[in-house]
Amino acid sequence: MTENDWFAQGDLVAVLTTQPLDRCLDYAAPEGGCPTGAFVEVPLGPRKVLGVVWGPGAGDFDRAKVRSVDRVLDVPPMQAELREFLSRCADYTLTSMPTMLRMATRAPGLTDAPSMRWVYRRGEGQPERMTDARRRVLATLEEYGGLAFTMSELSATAGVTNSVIKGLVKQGVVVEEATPRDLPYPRLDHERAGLPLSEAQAAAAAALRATGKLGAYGTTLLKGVTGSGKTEVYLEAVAECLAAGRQALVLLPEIALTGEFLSRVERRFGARPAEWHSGVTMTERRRCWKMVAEGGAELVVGARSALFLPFRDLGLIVVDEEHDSSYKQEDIVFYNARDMAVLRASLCDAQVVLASATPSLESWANAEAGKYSRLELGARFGAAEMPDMRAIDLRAEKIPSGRWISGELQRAVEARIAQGEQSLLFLNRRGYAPVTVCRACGHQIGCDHCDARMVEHRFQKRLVCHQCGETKPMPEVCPKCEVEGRLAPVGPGVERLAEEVVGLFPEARVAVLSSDLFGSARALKEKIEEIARGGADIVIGTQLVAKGHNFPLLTLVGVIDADLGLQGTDLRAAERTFQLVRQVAGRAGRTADRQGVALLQSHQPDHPVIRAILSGDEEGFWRAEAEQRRAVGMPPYGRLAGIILSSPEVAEVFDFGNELARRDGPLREVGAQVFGPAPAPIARVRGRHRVRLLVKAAKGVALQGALSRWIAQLRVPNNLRLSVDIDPQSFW
DNA sequence: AGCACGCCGACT
DNA sequence: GTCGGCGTGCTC
Repeated sequence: MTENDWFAQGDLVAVLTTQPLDRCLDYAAPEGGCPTGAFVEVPLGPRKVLGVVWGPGAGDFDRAKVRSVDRVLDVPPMQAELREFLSRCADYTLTSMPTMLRMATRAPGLTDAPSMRWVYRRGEGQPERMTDARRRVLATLEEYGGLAFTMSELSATAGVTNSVIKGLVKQGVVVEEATPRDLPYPRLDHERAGLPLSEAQAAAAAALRATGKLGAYGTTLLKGVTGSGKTEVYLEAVAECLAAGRQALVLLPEIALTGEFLSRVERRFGARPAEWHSGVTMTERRRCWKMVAEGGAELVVGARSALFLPFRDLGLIVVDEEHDSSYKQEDIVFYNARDMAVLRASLCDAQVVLASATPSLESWANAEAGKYSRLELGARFGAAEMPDMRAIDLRAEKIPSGRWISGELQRAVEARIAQGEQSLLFLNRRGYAPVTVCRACGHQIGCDHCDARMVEHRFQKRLVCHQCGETKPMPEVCPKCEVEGRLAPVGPGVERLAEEVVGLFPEARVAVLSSDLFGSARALKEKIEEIARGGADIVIGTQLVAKGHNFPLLTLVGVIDADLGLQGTDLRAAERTFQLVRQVAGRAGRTADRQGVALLQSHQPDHPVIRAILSGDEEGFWRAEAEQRRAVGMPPYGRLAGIILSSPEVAEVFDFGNELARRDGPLREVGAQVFGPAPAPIARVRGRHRVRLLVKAAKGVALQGALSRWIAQLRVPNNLRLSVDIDPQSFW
């Protein structure tokens, strides 16, 4: 792909549109011409659609029918690097190019004319008659120097109505000006001093800074236990990147974490960076997209989709908590942002920092193989130790039915309360009880649209399907045998655990942290901050609490069911349990002067994963896990792809799946095997039946090509949906 | 994705 | 006859 060639008016150009066509269409370049990469609006049938000039036209279409590009949008052309990235990403994930382009243009109002807004600043002279309200307006304008205000900002700050300001404008005392709505983000001061670093941090920071100077591609796995100060270290890499005049991107796995991160950036660089995630307003998204393209945004903090922003000169991508499963998008488009970050960086000579306390096995293996360099932050910052970790053998404990807290854990919590310290009880299950069963007939209440069991949520007084979100009121009588009053909750959720906690520790202040109990990310963040200040004695939480929140008063973590993630046939069950429980345990004792304790309740304390967690022998765990995967040819030592079929008709999904499995010729050519079709564990979601096929191949085979040829053999029926999931995270 | 075209069953 | 169901195919 050549760098932005210019096309003169009337030249044939190939335009990639966001419409689901499987190729580019030829158009005539508009008046004034356009470069390769230009964002354009083109006529398509009766409509106008967004597109990008992808290169010279193919010329294989009746010249008389070729229409002309309507107009070139007022945004910088898409650079060759991003075009190449989209195309490589499409090939890798078997996603269509229009879908890739849609991901790269998910900014509202891109096609709108650059909009202006009115702002107000101090003009000349004094008003003819001075009033209190007028005085407040002028005082506000003067207080903030030459700063311009919008009407609503100014009226709110000065405490006056619009008419006061308009009156002053009429006299010229306040002036009204039009400015572009999308303003550059404030400059970040990379020369400001950061927080004092420990010796280990300083060494790691220096190493990262050195890689940033190279202006070349490279990936570093930055490994450090919770509390070791990874953020401060990679912010040094950001500083180096900004000093080199290039842009930086920090990906976070969860929106709830951005608030705290933004404040840290502000403390480090004196201003807040651009933000890109689903919680950002439409106006702000457009501003972010445009400023990233124009260079008016130096640093972007965002979710995985920020990877598709039109950076002008991207020099660094940080993937924080790189092991987090939310980097893997598994709907409509299937991609892993961690892997795509490495791909994009390799195309634009950028550095990647993968930061985690508990790296994914993939990243660990890449570091072992020498593809990634590795930096380790051993000790916790401020000398706080990893907690003392012990298992509580549930086989030896007699816990009454309907209760989940062992005597040992109860005594440990009591001791913390007595000392004015916090305890965290971790249970990765939302709601009150995962199952509601009829004691008369044994029926379990399920969802009408899915094959999932409905979870009782007692705060909402409803049953909720965790698959499709469907809710219904708790029935009085069994829907099957119609016997009244025999429906009973089975198993614990955090709400039920909270009930037990209140019973055991009636004097304690209890807080429950579960994503469904908060209406907004903001409410959740406030609760977290309140807890951090000591607003609770006992915190009960789902995996939400594992993700980077800081609770300084917390010295005890109790894992209610350490075995929970170990059941099932999932390849990554061990890896995920290891990561999650270690992350949660890392919440305890983050301060220098308190020794934290983590107690893991388990029915199988001798399980290799539980033992690895307790011993703290991470390297040993990774090595054993890697060996096991290598032996069975599983990732990262082999390749997998999932095919997900769904349809309202059960027979159709199975027939199609079986037909695919039968015609495995193109797969056998590359030595790949197909398994299935198998129904999903929850075989029906939102009224659609789902089955899955799994393709397994050796590392290094051209899997994508074989998959395309394989699928192309059959025509996908109308109401059947087929998705390909390369490198699936979960499979059955 | 839209939208037109066209081929069949149910009605005025 | 013709209204409207949605399967099929086209858009430069």
